[in-house]
Amino acid sequence: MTVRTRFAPSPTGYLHVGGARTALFNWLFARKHGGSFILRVEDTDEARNTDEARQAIFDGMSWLGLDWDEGPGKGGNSGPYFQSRRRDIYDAWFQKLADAGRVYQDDGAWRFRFERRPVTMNDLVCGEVTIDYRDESNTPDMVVKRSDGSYVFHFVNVVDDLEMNITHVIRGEDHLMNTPKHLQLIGALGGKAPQYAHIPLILNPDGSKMSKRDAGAAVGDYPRQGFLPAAVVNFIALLGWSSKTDEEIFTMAELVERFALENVNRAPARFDFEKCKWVNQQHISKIGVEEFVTAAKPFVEAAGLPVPENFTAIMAAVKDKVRLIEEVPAAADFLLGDGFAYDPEAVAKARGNTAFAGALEALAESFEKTADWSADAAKTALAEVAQSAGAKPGQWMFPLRVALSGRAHGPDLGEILNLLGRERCVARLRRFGSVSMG
RNA sequence: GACCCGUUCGUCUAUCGGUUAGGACUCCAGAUUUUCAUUCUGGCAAGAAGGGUUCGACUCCCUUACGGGUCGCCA
Repeated sequence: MTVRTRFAPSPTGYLHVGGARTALFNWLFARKHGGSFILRVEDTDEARNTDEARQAIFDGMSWLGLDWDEGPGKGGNSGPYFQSRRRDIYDAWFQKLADAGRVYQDDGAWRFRFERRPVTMNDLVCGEVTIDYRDESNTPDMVVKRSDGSYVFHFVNVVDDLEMNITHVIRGEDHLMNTPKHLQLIGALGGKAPQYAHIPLILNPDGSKMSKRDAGAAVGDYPRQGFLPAAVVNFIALLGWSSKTDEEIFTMAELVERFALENVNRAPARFDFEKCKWVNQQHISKIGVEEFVTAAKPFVEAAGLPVPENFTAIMAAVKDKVRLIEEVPAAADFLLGDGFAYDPEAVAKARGNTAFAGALEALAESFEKTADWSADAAKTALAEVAQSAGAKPGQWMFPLRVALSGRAHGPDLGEILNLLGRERCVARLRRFGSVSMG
């Protein structure tokens, strides 16, 4: 039996991390077992569906790298993959229910008559769970077809899973109590039930249910902040799943290799944005400079900063300094061009070194006289000027950094010297004496 | 309210009856770097509570508390 999983979002809002993780687990499970991953759009609620939402789902999944084998834009033998276009299929299956005498009309809608008995499911994550359907007050017969003739979620969802030969349904725990209903429907329809795995929900840092507007909820926000897709995938995989080892940083391929439903937790996990950023930093440090340049360039251009000849070298210098790629412009602006701001605090601290502040012109001249410009040559020049001023070279490193970059933090001073070049270093030393702070 | 699931450092987690309860994020300290950061080392910090079962319980059972979910002609 070939594994077939699916992600079945309804296009009523942007793709959120909870949905993305559900998609991810289905994708990982399918890839791990050499099966197929299907994308099915559950757009039966016409009033709430929007084109933007549908596009957001496609974009979000594509960005995360969760490619589907069957579905919109991809085709397949079980289409169409939009429920809004499967009307005939549902009519046919509904007739089976009617023929079996399992539905009855109520206020114009059709209700499915449950068998009044305990229903047991064997969930791959939750284990054996039994719901007693003899308690009618807790499990009233459910509407499967509305009075306007349209079908409700439970019915189309079950029919599609049957029609599409889905073998494993991995979905949020909010569906756990729906599963006995689906099992009863499948029984009445004469179908073979897929295996179910209900994964815990993702909560906000304060433990409340994560919903729209909450920080980190929208997958569409991640690209804009400069997250790497693989990092986001890595982080959300860690929410409710563990490799059972001390390792935490995984590539997509490594996740596929290690993923197992047995290692999915039962308790809901809280979303920790700080750790998410840390995971991103780990992935940034692992990618090559070229990949980093490709990812960072749009952010630099959007910030209106120049892209000089030594752009790649500059990016290499700041690559391991940022957690999010959106931080690149602020981290590299002084290397990319001359229009950067000076940090008042750093400037004040640097000028506090009066020996250095008084030797700016001497330093500039010394730099100009250096035969071949290099970080080492510049440092030698710095040391000479410092010693002649009666200061220790080491004490001038920090103020020189501030004079050249305008801030206290940044790449290695040697790299700064090299990337800036003699001209700029000299100009910035002379400018530093009179630069206004802020 | 009824029903279902859950509960280990602040957060994500390991542990599947015998461990000084381990790792990671965050935070703090030290070391290294003639510079900031990185890095490295170390530190703070946990079994919800009460009963059982057992030679022995974080681990199994029960109760309570707390958290989440579900009870729609939403999905």
